[in-house]
Amino acid sequence: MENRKLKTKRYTPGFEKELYEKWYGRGFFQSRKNEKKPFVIVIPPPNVTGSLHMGHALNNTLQDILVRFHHLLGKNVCWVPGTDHGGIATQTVVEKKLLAEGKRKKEIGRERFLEYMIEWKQKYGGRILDQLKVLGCALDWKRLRFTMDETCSRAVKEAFVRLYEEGKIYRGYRLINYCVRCETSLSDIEVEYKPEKGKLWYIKYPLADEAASSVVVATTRPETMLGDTAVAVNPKDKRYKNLAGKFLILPIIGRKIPIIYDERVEMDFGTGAVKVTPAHDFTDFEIGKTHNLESVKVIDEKGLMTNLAGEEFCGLDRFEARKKVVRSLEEKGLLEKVADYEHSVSTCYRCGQPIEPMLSLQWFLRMREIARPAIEAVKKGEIKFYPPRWKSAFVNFLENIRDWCLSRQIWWGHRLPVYYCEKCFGKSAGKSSPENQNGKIKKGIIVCAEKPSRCPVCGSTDITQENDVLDTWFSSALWPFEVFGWPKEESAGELDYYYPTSVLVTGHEILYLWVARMVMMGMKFVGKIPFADVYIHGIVRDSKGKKMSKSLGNTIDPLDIIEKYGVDSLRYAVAKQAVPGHDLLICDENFVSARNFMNKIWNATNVVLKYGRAHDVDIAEAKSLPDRWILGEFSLLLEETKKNLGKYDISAYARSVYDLFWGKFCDWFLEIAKLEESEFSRKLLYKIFRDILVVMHPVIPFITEEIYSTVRLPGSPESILGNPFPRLSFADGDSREKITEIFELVKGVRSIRSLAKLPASEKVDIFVVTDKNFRKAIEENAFFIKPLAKIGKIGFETKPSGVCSAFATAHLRCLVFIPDFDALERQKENIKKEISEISVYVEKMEKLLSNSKFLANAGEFVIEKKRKTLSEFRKKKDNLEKFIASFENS
RNA sequence: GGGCAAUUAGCUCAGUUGGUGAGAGCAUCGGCUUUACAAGCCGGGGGUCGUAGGUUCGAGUCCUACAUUGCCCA
Repeated sequence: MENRKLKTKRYTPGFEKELYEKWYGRGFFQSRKNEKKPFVIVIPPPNVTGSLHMGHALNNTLQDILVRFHHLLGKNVCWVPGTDHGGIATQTVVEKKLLAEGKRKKEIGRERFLEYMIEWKQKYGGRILDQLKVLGCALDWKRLRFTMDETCSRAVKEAFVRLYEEGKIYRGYRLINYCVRCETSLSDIEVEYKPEKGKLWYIKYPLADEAASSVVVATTRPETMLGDTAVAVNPKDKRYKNLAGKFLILPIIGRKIPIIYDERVEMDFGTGAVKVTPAHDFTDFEIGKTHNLESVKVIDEKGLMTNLAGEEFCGLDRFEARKKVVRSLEEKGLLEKVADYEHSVSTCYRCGQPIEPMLSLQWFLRMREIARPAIEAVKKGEIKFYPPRWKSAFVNFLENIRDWCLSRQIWWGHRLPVYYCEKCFGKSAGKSSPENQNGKIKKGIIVCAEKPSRCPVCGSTDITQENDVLDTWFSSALWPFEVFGWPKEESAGELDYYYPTSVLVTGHEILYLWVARMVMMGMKFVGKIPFADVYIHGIVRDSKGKKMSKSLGNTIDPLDIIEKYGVDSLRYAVAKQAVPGHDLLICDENFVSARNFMNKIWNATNVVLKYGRAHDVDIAEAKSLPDRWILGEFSLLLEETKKNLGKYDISAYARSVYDLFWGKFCDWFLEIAKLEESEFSRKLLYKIFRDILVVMHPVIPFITEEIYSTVRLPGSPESILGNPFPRLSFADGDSREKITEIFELVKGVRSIRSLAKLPASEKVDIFVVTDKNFRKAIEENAFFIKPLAKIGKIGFETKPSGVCSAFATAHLRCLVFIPDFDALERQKENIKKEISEISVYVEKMEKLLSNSKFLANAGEFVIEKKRKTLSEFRKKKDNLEKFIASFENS
């Protein structure tokens, strides 16, 4: 027996950091282009402001499982780490911090502010990366990227210039979504709709010619009436047929506005007559275009009323103005009624504040054409979704895609590579006028990667760069290829080798914001899809199914969990919950249960070590039933693991290793091993244990490595990661059937013992009636059957006298001699109950097998299987009946 | 308003192309200081598979409607 032991009696985490450093130091995570097939993942770059939350823990655990699994399979694995500059979110964080120090962004100026930002990023931007190391992520740190570093900036500029030169990017005066809190425009998919219990105000607009009569319009936003330039009704609406050509007087403002007819007006909204505010509503903007209406901007970028809203309201906050407008209308007797009204309000996905649709000069990317190849790729199945149901949503999004508002009025990000020649620009049009609506007027606009020294048209040096920065997602869209050096020519080799990547792992929240855009940009610039598979995992929720959020106070901090239970427990718990297509409901019990599993593995190690370590065994020599059985089970596990991880069913993988390790290896094989004396079996015990460690390694890398370092043989790979994924193909149905029956025998005896409340020390004798095959199997394996079931003698031929209870299986009948009459009675009842249950089933089965339609329609395999099951059930029933009969007779 | 998903034991979930006494873990109850493990071991109880129809020799699995919940889009 060996003296080798683990350092602690219990699973006691604390060894992780050292192991990570070892892996890193040995370069296990580093990938270089070679002849092998690569397996590539680019990390969804976390925001630099971020610190590890459960979502990250899940997302990165799943990726790490895949990465380590493919590493074991012998692929050239490359997992690229990085962080995202996270425009608005990051700027807000730093802005708040500065504000706490009494510094205002606008006062200190753009340059100084950016210095603060960079300083802040240097200081805290690496936090999340360190946390990924704690989590165990096998990332190739030499490839670390930041979306605003040199290579990424170059890619962003290149992409922007190319798109501009192709006419895909244009500047336009459009209605866009504007967040007055973040003080920037947003793209249409950065807007979230939230239901809100609001009001519907019914306002009278007097007719211009006949002040006594009026048209009543209903609105949820009375403050915008100050910018109305028409009232619209549906041409089919009979109620308003007689108003054609008439004008109304806009209350408060006194502007004369026309009544127009437009099919886009919903007749059943309010009174059927709606106010039209082209500058502050998307539908109204469209209607305004059709009818050549003026756009009157009454709310500015800070959410305050403009001078066009009238002196009385100018400078008021939009919600204050609402109150004042309503009061004013009331005073004038123009407010007909107010009703409760539930509607959805568009809000900013970053800060949750109501969005202000705003007429504004912005830069846009034409999407239709760019989306087309992406649609094709998905439809053809070149890109697969797991679970597949996301495919149709994805295609639907791309097919209805609208132009992308690229510019943001913030400072942190990639400043647009757009320059204005003040001289030329001045000639064409004023900056704030609605020039360039069709993207055709380019005078004075210079788009190039580096700032030009003089205007190529007039030679002026009076050149200024566009103030706006690009939407953060624009740079994220280039992520899968910019990390491999695009567009630099000398990187072509790497790009060719690593791109397309193998799989993208992410949650569905950013399917459109990010995934879709990567696909479009990848196809646009590299001409190939960026990844073959998109694995969409669930969202981490609390035990009641609520999304975790700081405001609800139901968050779980992964670092706390790591502290308390160890990082492997955290990883195992989330992996086990990661059922495809389901969100993850996580609570403390999940971690406790995972930790217990870690402890089980830890403790089992000591038993294995007790029986020594041995070099590989030749499985062809496996003779004993338990050996052949565990080989078969392990072989199945290997097959299942490959199958499950191949289809990103991480949960099934996690559960199957648990079942095998605990339910089969520990509960049976290890217990048998303790009683085993064959040298081959001892060697096999070690081999199977070591191989299971390898199979479990992807999900629980630290504990498996720690144990491996203790159990490994001299001359074997130093790290568990240096081992190949076990290869074994072993199937022996006969052993499986026999050992299953033997386990039934053990469990049957245990059950009767338990019912009879026998003390553990008291052995029972049993009498078994079975055929010679099973008898042989029982005799050969009595060395473990007896101790595991606390059996004294096993008789086969002469039935001993005495009181007995009994049970039966398909192949055997077993009498258990016990001193307790009550138990016997209980058992008799159980058996009678079981007989009647089986009878019902047997009858059903007999009926089925005599049903000609079944015999005609069902497959041969099914019929054969049924026949076999029926005969087994008949035998079992027969065995049980024989027992009852023998009991009644004795 | 349009679409998608889910609904199986108290909880979280498995359940292969329809093929049959309905599965696991956790929780619960009873027993056990069993020399790896009480973070454990052994045993037990617990389910008209959301509801109502339909297809089929056969439905947890397929179809239809409805209900509830969640999500996406508008």
